[in-house]
Parts: sequence; C-alpha cells; structure tokens
Amino acid sequence: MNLKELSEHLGLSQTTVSRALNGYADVSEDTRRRVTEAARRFDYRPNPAARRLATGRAGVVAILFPVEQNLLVDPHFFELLAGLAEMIATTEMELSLRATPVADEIETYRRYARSGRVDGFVLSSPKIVDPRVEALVGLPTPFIVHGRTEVAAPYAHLDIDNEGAFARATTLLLDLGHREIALVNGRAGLTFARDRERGFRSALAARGLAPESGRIVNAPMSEENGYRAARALFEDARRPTALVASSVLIALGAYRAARDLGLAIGRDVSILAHDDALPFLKADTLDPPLATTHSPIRKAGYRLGEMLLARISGTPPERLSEIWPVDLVFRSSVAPPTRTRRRTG
Amino acid sequence: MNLKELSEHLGLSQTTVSRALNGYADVSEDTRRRVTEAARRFDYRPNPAARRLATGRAGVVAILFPVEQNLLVDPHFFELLAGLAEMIATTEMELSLRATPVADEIETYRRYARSGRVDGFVLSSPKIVDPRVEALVGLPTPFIVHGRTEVAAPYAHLDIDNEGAFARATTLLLDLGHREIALVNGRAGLTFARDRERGFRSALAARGLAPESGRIVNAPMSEENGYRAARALFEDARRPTALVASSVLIALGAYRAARDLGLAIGRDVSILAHDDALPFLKADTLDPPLATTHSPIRKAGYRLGEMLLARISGTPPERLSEIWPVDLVFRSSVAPPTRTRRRTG
DNA sequence: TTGTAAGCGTTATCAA
DNA sequence: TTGATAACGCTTACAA
Repeated sequence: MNLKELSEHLGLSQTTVSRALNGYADVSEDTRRRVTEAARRFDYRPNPAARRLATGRAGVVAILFPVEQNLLVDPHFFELLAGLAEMIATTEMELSLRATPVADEIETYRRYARSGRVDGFVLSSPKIVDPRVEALVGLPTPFIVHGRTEVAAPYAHLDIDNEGAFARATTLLLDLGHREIALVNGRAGLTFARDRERGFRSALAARGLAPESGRIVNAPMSEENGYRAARALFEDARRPTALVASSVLIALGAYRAARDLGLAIGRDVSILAHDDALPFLKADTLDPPLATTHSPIRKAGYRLGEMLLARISGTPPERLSEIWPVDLVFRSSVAPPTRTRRRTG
Repeated sequence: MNLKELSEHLGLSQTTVSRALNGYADVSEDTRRRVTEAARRFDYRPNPAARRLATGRAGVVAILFPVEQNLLVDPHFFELLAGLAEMIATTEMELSLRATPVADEIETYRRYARSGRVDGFVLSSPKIVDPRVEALVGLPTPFIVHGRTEVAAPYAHLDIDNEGAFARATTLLLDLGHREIALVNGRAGLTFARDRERGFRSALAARGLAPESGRIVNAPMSEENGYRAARALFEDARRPTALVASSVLIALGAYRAARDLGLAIGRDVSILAHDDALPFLKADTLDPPLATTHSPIRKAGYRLGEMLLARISGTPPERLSEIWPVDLVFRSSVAPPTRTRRRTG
C-alpha cells in the first residue's frame, strides 16, 4: 500500500493525505481522522527511500569507531551506544555503526558526510583538542559530542560535570580526614580525564594541598589497569589512605589489589569511583559497597540521540548544550583514615 | 554533480552513463573509459536515496540486540560486530544497529523487515531452537546466522566446528592422562554450548568415560562466572585435574580461582579454553600461556557480512553454508596430571 | 481546506 | 551500442 493507492481509496489527493499524515495544520480535523484511520487499517508505511529522495535527508545517524583501537571493547562506549540505539529505535531513522581505520579517521568523516548517506554524527571520548571536531565544525553535517573539547566554533554537546563531581568526591574524603589521596584516571589527553583531574586538584588546593608525584595515574579504564595502578600505589612506602577512580572497573581492580595485599577497604584504604552505571557491574553489590559519583551513561546516550535529532531539525548548536550534575553516593568503601597504619610490601 | 550534469557534460544520455558506471556489458570500452574517467574527475557519487528508490533496495543490513540483555557488554558480540562493520564499511551500505525490547523481539524483526528500511539481518548466538530464525525463514528478507539452529528450511549460516574443536581439546587432555575433566561452558540452550558439550562428551565416551555430575557448568561467559565455576570445582573434594572452558574470559576467572587456592596451573590443574581472539585478552600472554582452540570471531564477522551480501544478491541460502575448522594450540597451561594430589578447601 | 503538478536522482524498459 | 522515456513514491510550491 503506497500513498497513491491510499489516497485513491480515500478519494483524496496524495497531497492532502501526505499532509494529514505529516501533521500539517491546514487539514481539517475530519479529514485527518479519516486519513490516519485508513492508514492504520491498511498498515500504510511511507517508503523511506522515496521520502529521503524527496526531502534530501538520509534518515541515518552514524557513529564511527576506529578499527584498531578496541573502543568496542570498552563497556562505557557500549553503554552509550545502547542508549543511543534505544532512542533511535523509537524513530524511523537508522543508527549506522561504521568502522574506520584510525589513520584515515578525519577523511572518513569527510567522505561520509559528503556522501549524502548520513544526516548526523555522534562523537564520543573527545580529546582536549579533537581533530574530528575541528574538521566537522567546518562541514554542514550536524554532529553532537559526548563530552567537551576546545574549539572556537559553537558545537552541540552533552557532558556531565566531571570537574564538580571529582571536586566533591575529593572534598568528601578530605572532610573525613584523608590527606593522602590518589587519583586513578582515564587516558591522558581526553577531556573528561583532564576535567576530573582539575576537580581533584581544586579540592586539594582549597585545603592548601597538592597531589604528590605519582599519585595521579592515567590509563585506559579497565579492571586490569585499575589493579596495576592500585597495587603500585598500595605497595608504595607512602601508601595513600584514599583512592579516587574514574570508573567502577578501575575500582574493581583496586579492590582486587587491596585484597591481594591484605588491606581492608573502608578501613585501611578508602575507595571512591565514578559510576557510569555499567549494567554488569553494580557499585552497591561490591564488597564492601562502593561509594560513587553516579551518572548513567546509557541515559546520556539516549539524550544524545534526541539532541542530535534536534540539531538535524535545525536547532542551532549553541542552543544544544547540556552539562548534567552528578550525584554523590556515600557507601561503606569510604571511611575516616585509620592513623599511622603503614604496611611494607 | 549528479547523473544528469555528468551526462550532459559528456554529451551522452543518462542511461549510457549509468550503465557504463554500473558495469553493464553493452557499453563500448571507449565510452566506459571516458565515463569512469569523468566520474572520477568530478568525484561523482550516485545519490543513494535515488538509487534505493529506483532499485527497491534499502542499502542497509541490520543487527538487532535485546535492550535488557547486556549483549553489548559481551565482548564476543562486539568483536563479531567489529568484523561485520569493517566489511560493510568497504561497501556503499550501512550497518544498522537496532535496539529491541526482548519481549517484542520477533515482532520487531517482522515490522522492520516489512518496513523496507533493511535488506538483510545478521543473527548471532542462536538458540538450539530459535524463534527469530523460525520467523525469518517465512519472510522474504534475507538473513544469515552466526552459528546453527534446528529449523526445517535451509538458511544461510557460518559456524565453527564447535563439536570437533571440543572433542579434540578433550582428547588432548585424555591423551595426557587426565580422567577427571570439567567443562565450563556458555549459557545452556545456545547451540554452540550444546555442540561443545557434545564434543566434550563424545571424546570421553570414546574412552569409555562419562562426565561426572557437576562437572559441566553452564553460565554466561565472563571472568566472574569463570571464577565462580572454577572455584567451586577446584574446592570440591574430588577436584578435576583439567578444565575446558568455552572462553578465554572464563579461563581468566579460572586462573584467578586457581591462584586464590594455591593451585599451580599446568601442574596441579590443566586449563584449556576456546579462544575467539578477543583483542584485549591474549591467550599467549597469560601466565602461564593458555592452551586454546582458536578461531578469530572478528574474521567470522567479516565473512558474515560478505555472505549476507551474497544472499541479498540472490545466492540461495543452501549455497551459503560454511563450517570453519578450528586450530588447537598447545601451550603450557596443560600438562599431564600430577597423581593423587588432593587438596581440601 | 484541498488539489495540481513539478521535482528529487536514479534504474529499467523498450525502441532505435 | 546508445537514447527516450517511464517508473520508483514521496514532498512541496503554487493554484484554486
């Protein structure tokens, strides 16, 4: 059943039927009712290719990932993707997952944008200065960034308040009496990692403190890297009494390191992590329950989809900027430091 | 630059230019050369929407995932996805990633297939009897299955020889002298898990043995589940001397369990796993290096893309069936059993 | 409030 | 071997 048949059946023109279905104002209520009712009865679905040809829109939003980096293996990326896919599934559009060789990334964006096969991009894990964003602000294809980056032109983005979250987390530990606090962060060069470090430093600075050397670690966020970093920190002669982690995955590794070294979490050492709400890793079911700054990355993915569609519909980028506040959730993995406990490796 | 402009520039009809570009036979070599040369010079790209409207093809292949199950968090799934995305990126098509509520899965396939927005599906992790496949064999939309399932009609599929692989792995352990062997497998009900169990059992049966109760464990393949299963097995009074695992992730958990219990891998207990070549988890860099049956799942994803495109181009499903052999890689995590070593919890 | 008609950029049919 | 011409199914000026 196509538009022509449907309109013939109704004794109306294709124009009127099309407008009735697309919610134009200049259609009588009565006609609209008849049309929508018939459309439902015949299960009429506009042909997407025809619509795309007529409107000039591809009906596709895309997310690119570098083949060589194992981004797909990063659960944070995947949760974002899942939320995005959920949102797009509520529309008539497609979410296109596209592989690109890392060396050719910018050129892939360029070519793909010009191909007319895509209406918009979602960018994740932006660097402090991100060549993808720099290239895309010069192109007509809309895009949205999960996170922030340093670029002159306005660009649509959704971020969480990383700096504020880590400042509050660090302040909490300071309030409990901790003075020796370490930060196990994500990869250096990524904006979120810089912002979290800023929050960490500013909280310390507010008490006249500064992080000691070696107390800030940068690495991709995995259990294994969390274990390595925490183990090294815990084995140091000047073991920190508290650790802030950029992911529950890292905290999980830190838990393992603490166990291996016979340290009681929430007693010998306090641990607090940012929680992106990875579904297979619940902070409150760890032993002991893990204190967190909490912000579901899946929801962010969903919202990114909505914002990108708004951008595609013409909302200017400067109006599409959201910074989400982050909850601080106190749990028993943090406690006041126990004085002068020192342990040699 | 569109077809009309290009053909006017060449002084040819659109028809001829189109045919020259699409490799039709009835175009003179000379004309074809001129046309392709001009197309390259002007960077002509056919409008995908127009092409889709004219051909009736969507230019999209899709892979659906259930929102509630954390499939996206399973690295096996996204390695497959990465390979698939790599293949599709070499074409003019899109790979659409689509979320579906698990309760509504079949209906989503149906609706989506009828929507005209997709030319074909990739199905992964089929069940022994899989309702998705049963629904899709009745529809005109082509699809391909990664794995096998029990269904009357022919269907396109690519699988590895799970049964053979696990029979060989088990036989290797038997040859080394092991008699008490456990299997830590994937989720029950999935075809690959059944096939691996079959291989395991048949190898034992060939020596007149049968697995003892509790020696076959089914669970989603994760480090955590591997740890739990292995720990329970290793703590049992009748500890198995060898363990076969369906994933390196499981083996990783088993390594941790062995370490926690003071068991030396490759001495007190032998461990062998199927290796899908997850990029962040190399069997040969574990300590000790892990013996495996080896088959890169990413390559399978790539090949699935090729096969699906062949299916879409008209190759009948019965001609699209591949079962890949699996390599057995001996490493020092397996050794002959050390007799009468028993350890109580 | 409704209808006419002209695109949108291809591919496919058929005739030359 | 090439070219008119008609689909493909929709949206959207513009006219009524």
